[in-house]
Parts: sequence; structure tokens; C-alpha cells
Amino acid sequence: MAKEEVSEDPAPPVRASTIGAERLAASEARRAEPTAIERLDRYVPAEVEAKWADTWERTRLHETPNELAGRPNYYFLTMFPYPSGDVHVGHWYAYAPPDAAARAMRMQGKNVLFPMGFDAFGINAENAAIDRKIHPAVWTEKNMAHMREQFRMMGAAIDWRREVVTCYPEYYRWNQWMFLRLLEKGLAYRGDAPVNWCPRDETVLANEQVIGGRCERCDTVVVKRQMTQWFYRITAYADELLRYEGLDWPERVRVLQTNWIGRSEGAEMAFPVEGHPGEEIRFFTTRPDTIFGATFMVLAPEHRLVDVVTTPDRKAEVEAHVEKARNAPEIERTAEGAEKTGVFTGGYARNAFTGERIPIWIADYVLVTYGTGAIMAVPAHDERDFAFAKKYGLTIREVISPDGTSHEPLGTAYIGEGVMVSSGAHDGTRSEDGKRAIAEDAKRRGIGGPTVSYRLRDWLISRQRYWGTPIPVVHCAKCGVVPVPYDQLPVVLPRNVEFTGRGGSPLSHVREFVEATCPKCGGAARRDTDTMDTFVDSSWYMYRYLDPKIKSSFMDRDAGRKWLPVHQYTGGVEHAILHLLYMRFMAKALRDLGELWFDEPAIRFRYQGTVVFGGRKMSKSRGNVQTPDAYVKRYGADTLRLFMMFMGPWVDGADWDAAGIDGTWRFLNAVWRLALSRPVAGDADPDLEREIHRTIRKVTDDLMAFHFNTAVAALMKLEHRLSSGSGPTRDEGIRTLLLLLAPLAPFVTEELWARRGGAYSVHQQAWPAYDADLARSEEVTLVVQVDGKVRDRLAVAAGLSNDEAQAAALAAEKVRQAIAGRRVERIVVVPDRLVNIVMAK
RNA sequence: GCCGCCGUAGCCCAAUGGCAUGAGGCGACCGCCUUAAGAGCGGUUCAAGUGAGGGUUCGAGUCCCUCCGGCGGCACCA
Repeated sequence: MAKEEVSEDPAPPVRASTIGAERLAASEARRAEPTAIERLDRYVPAEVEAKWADTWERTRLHETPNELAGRPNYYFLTMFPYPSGDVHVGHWYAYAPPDAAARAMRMQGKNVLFPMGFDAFGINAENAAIDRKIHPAVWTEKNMAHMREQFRMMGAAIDWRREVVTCYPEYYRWNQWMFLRLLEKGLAYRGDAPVNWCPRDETVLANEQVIGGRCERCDTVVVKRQMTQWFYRITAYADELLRYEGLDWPERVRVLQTNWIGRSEGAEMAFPVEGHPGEEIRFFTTRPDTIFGATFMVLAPEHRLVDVVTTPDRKAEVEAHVEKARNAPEIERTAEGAEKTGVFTGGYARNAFTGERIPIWIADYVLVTYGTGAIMAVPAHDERDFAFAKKYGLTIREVISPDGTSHEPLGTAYIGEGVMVSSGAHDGTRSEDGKRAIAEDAKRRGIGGPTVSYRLRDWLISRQRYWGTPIPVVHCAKCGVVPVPYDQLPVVLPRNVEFTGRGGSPLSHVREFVEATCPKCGGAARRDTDTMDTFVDSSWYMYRYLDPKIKSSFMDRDAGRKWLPVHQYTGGVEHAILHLLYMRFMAKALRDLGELWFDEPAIRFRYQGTVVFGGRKMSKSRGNVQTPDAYVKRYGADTLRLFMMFMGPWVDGADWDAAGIDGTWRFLNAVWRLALSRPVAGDADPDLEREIHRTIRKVTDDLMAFHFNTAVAALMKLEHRLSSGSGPTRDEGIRTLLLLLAPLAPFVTEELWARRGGAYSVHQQAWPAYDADLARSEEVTLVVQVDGKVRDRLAVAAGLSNDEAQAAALAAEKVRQAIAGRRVERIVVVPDRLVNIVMAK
């Protein structure tokens, strides 16, 4: 509408000549080396960005005090990076949009803490040491320096005084301190567990080092090995971790965590082993109602009772199978569609409900790590048990019937609900009710009762690796496992270590480290040579940012009272389970140690999607890493930031394609020209005013919702409107545009703000206020439908009552034609939007 | 196999159950500029009817069901 007015007026020739003059200046600038004066008028991102990055540092613009009068604190946390050697566009995608949101929040009057640090321990650094003979500490420092430079280039508004680096003793001593506290509380313990073992590297691998069942480094198939390890008792919090009340977290993340924890209700019961008084096989089942159909039992090959129940005649075969299972790679044992193989032990148990003698088998499909490592097998009502029974000719007895009649012999397992049959006194009971009835029956008989089982296992924190936090215990021949006293922390990771990649933890070869004195008896002792999982480091780093240097505690408690819990957390969805679950666990454990006063570490969480390239994850090994540097050089950081936000919804991620980056580059150039252009004479323009206020509302809402792409689009739209605008409204609009754009493109807006005479810094200005009255249209287009089909569009005053809108619609000529001779049944009015006239059939 | 998410112009994407003469961008095309090309600038004259089918509704891209296609997670969890 505004455009039409302009074209009616004699303005176009004037504008055309202005454009011609700009064009002339621009083409001359291209032809020759620009003079100093001409350069001032061109947008040269490199100059602008270098200048303001320096100025911001000099003026300490990004330092956040713990308190700022009149400004509420807001803790905006983004997952800190692992300082790997390759910085790719995905890093910018993860950090630039949250930086924009945090900046906007500052302009909106909050005292925003936006800290950064490095998750600096980890396997890659150690592998680099092995492969390239660089010490992990050196490699890590080099990478951190590179990444700090990237953040600086990006213009991220980080308070670097608060930087946290997890590989420094000042940090990891608190890992050790927490370990000792958890140990005292019984939340840390030493236990036996099957772990991933790489036979070629002769070392245990972290779960994340096992890719598709193979060792990340040497591609060797990984096997399970039983080892004594340290655990954190996360399962003690399983039920609490399933509660998300008061948390504003995406549904997807909550679902992933819920599935991971895998709560199932059922019963744990035990059947006695025949011929071994006192021995019984405990098992967990979610279907106690099927117990009368339990015609055999299956133990995991690693189960403690295998040796006990096996009869001499079966011993050779059983041992062979156990040995095979033990050495078989996990991927083969659990592969989809794998044949269910097993061996009869020769032993029998007694089904406590039927009184029957039932054979005990061992089979790979029963996992030692879930439940009790043993099952009652009910072939009629479990697909796996059915397949197994078919294969080995075991009894299949129907005990749940969908309709109360018999279907034997069964062609497949029936896993649904139904009526209990062949179940003694329980016959005729609905299976839903039978679950509870049988569990209670078992309780009365003293063989078990209702219970809950979880898929979640305790968190194995031991790693046979060098580049991590040493576990602060010593092993004394006399006193056993002895914790290092608090006053001897930190147990410092020694620097002089040989990296061969062979023969277990490098720490075990460092005599000065291993040889220790027992704190209890004063005798010679061996230090534990395992280090902690790096997820331990990241489970509590958000508390350390408050004061990374404080020596008296892991956290500045006073500052914590002002900032915690974290208001907003962002990061990659790939951490939905591990890191985010560990972080929640650690908050609850520290709470129970009396160290924290809240239940959840972060109230609101939002994730970004993954940036892939050619449909594949970017990684050095694939050789498809897309680095931001070339784009920054050619277009500047602001353009790249903006492009990152504009590619699509942040949660969706993107397939990296720089083809569209010219669009954001042109936009910033257009803003540049607009902001530095001379004012255009004219009157106040209410239509433009309305557009400005609508943009304020749109951009404000979008940034708070992390809808960066539509915020950018709205700013582009406003720029178009302003470029053909005039008068004081145009000036006000340019000012508003710069303020709204400032969080997204911090450098160029700072430059333009300064050039237009604005006070330093644009980032310290108040966010534009949105006036609902000004944003409201005076005139709206009312769509008139007849039976849902658009018949006319009417320009009417805004705020018409339903009766008025209805009258206007019925009066329209096109509508009158459409409804002529027919009866109106009803009329639906959506205020200021449409009228739908429904005709009688 | 189970769970979750997503299918809108050539491409990326927008649209509180209410106008898809689509917000924005890429590309394309037409001008301007240029010896030329590119880049730049101005413009829109380009393009789909929302993966397929059914249902609910006055009205469905949006809600429900089935199917097709893609992505992610879990995967013998008893």
C-alpha cells in the first residue's frame, strides 16, 4: 500500500538520480584503490569487525557483574565445546544464535551471564599424543587458543574472566572432592561390571569410543570384559529423573530420557533349584500373570548359578557355550535376527506356582546386565521364548486366552491381554488383574513380590586412560581401597608420561605417580591409575563459572544464590541422554550432600539441530569438515552469523550449503546504505509506523522462542519498507532496525550506530518498545466466504463487531449473487479476518 | 521391529483450525551499470496448492486414521 502511494508521487525520478549517484561512487570505488574517504562509505566487514572486537575488549563490554542494580539476573548457558582441532560451521551454528538471544535479553534489561569454557579432557587429545607425539596438554592448549579466537571473531558476548577449563587441577580437584563426598554418602562405589574391551589396544573403551561395535581408533571388534570399576549410583535417582515438573524442556528430550531410563513395573520372584537346597533363581518379569505358563528358565551365560546348576554330563557343552559367549563381540550376540542359541544345563528348577519341574537353560538372549540376569520363560506369551522353545522342542502352554477358549497348539506367541487359563485358582481372572494378584500371591508365599526394574544402569565412571581426572584412592595391601584425604587434593595428573597406545593406562607406568603412601597405615600403597569419564567434568561445570578461581569450594555459594539454577540452557540434541542426564543426576546428588538447594540444574532447555554436509555428519576422518574461516574472510562474521540463523529453523539443523549466503550479505549491505543515507523529506507515515511496531513484536517473540530464521526475515522485510519510506518515520525505523538487528549482527550495527551519532554502545541501548495500539491496523481486509469458498474481500475499519461484519458481508454485490435464491443457514465471523456464510443444503 | 520428528514453488523455508493473488532468501528472468564477464544495484513478469487417500469441521498445510517417502533414537530390557 505504501508503495503505491510512492509511485503516484513524482518521487521516482528523484530517487533514480540518487541511486545513480550512489552507483557512480560505488563503481569508481571499485575501479581504483579507494581513497580513505571513499572507504568510509563502503561496508568492509574486516575493518569494522576488527575495530569493534578490540573496542569491546578494551571497554570490557561483556563482563557481567554478579549484581546490577535494577536488572534481574539471567543465567544463559550454552554447552561448552570439546577443544578438538577442527572448528567447523556447526560450531558457529551452535554458538552464534544463542549469543544473539543472550544479547537481546541484555538489551531487554536483564543482567545476563553468558559464560564459556572448554571440556578439555578426553580421548582425542590422547590419541593425538599417540599418533603425532604431541602432549595432550599442548595439543589441548593449542586448540583452545584457536577456539577462543573463533569466539572473538564471531563476536560472542562472553565474559572470559569466568572461563572454565576442565583439564586444569584447579577444576578437576573438585571432581575428586565430589567423588570422595559421594563415596562417603554411598553414591559412589566400586563394583564388578562387563565393560567394552579392545583386544588390540589392550584397553577399556568408553561407550562413545565404540562405534557400531568397533573400536574407534583401530576398527577392532570390541568385546565385553568383566572388570572392577567405579560407579556413580544414578539409579538411586531413577524415579526422580523421570519427573520433569517445573522444567521447560522439549518433549523430544524428555521422551529420550524417559526411554533411556526404561522404567518397567512387574514382579521379582524366585524359583528353587532342584537338588540344591537354599539356592534359588531370582528373576524379574513384567507379566507375572503368565507364571503358570513358565515351562523353563533361562540364565545369562555369565550368571552366577550356571556352575551350580550344571550337571556333570552337560558340563563340557555348557562351558563351551559360556566361553563362546564371553568372547563373542556384543554385536554378534545381540544382532537383529540373530538365532537364539542356548544349551541345557541339566539342572531343574521348580515352578513355585505349578509345582512343575522345569529345565534350566542358558542362552545369549538373556542379558546379565538387565534385571537379575535370569528369566522365567513363558513361550506361549513371549516371542523370544516362543522362538527358543520351538527351536529346542520345549513345552508351550497357553495360560492367557484372548477369549477364554483354547488355541493350542499355538502358531505364534500371544502377547496381548486376555483371560487366565490353566492357572489354578486364578482361572478366569483378567490378565490385567492377574499381574497384581500373582505378585501379591508371591509375596504371601515369601518368594518375591511387586517391584520396578529399570533399563538405566549405574554410571560407570572409570576409564583406563591418561587424559582425565585421576581417581583419588590408593590401594593398600593391608587396608584395601583407601580414599585420599581431602587435604591432599588434588591428585595431580603427572606430565611426564609415555604414550604408546599399548599396554593399558599410561599412568600405570609412571612410578612417581603409582607409588604412594597409605593414608591410613602409612605403608606403601599403589595409587589408582584409572581416570574419570569426562562426562563427570561436564556434569557440574555450570557452577564453576560463577567463580572459576575460588579455592574454598567448587562453587562461590553467594554468587550461586544470585544466579542458580540456570535459566536457559542450549546445546546439541545429541547430548539429550548422556550429558543432560548426568547433569541432572549430579545436581540431585549435590543437593543431597547439602551443597545445592534446588532439584534441577537448568529450568529451560532448547536444542539446535545438527549441521551436516552432503547429508553426512562433519568430521575430520570423513574429510568433509566445512570451516567458517573462508566465509568470515569474504563476507564477515555478521553475514555468517545471520546466514546461520536464516538457513531454517534452528531446531532442525541444516545441510550446509553456502549458496544462499549472498542473500544475507546483500541484506547487510542494504542496511549499511540505508543507515548512512540522507534523510528523505516527508511527513510521518502511519503505515510505516505500524510496520515498525509489528516488526518489533515479531522479532522480540521470535528471538525468545529461538525462531531466528523468521526474525531475520522480518528484519529484511522492514528494510525493504524503509528503503522506500520517507520522513521522520523512516529515521525512527532505521534506528529501530539497527537496535533489533544488533544482537544478530553485532559488529555492523555497532559501526552504523556510531556513525549515526548514537552513544556507545548499541548493545547497551534499551530494546525498542512495542506499542500494541500502533501496531494495530486501522483498516483490515475482511475475507467473505460462501460455504468456505472466497467470494469477496472487503476493506473495512478494524474492530468491527460481528453484526457489523456480517452486515457488510451480506451487502457485498458478489456475495449477494452467490447466495441469491438460497437460504442462509448460519454465519461464522472471525473478527477482523473473515465471514463465512453457510447456506442451507 | 518399537518410539519420535518431518514431507508446502527448481531449492532453503513462512503461515494462533480462518485469504497460501506465500513473509523472507537462493535461483531464474527483465532492466541499469560494465569493452566484456563477474560482482553490484533496481525490479518481478516466474513458479507449488501443501507426499497419497480417507475422516472431523462452516472452514484443514495445521486435528484424527491408513499408506508412501525421508531423518533421528532405541533395539533380544524379560
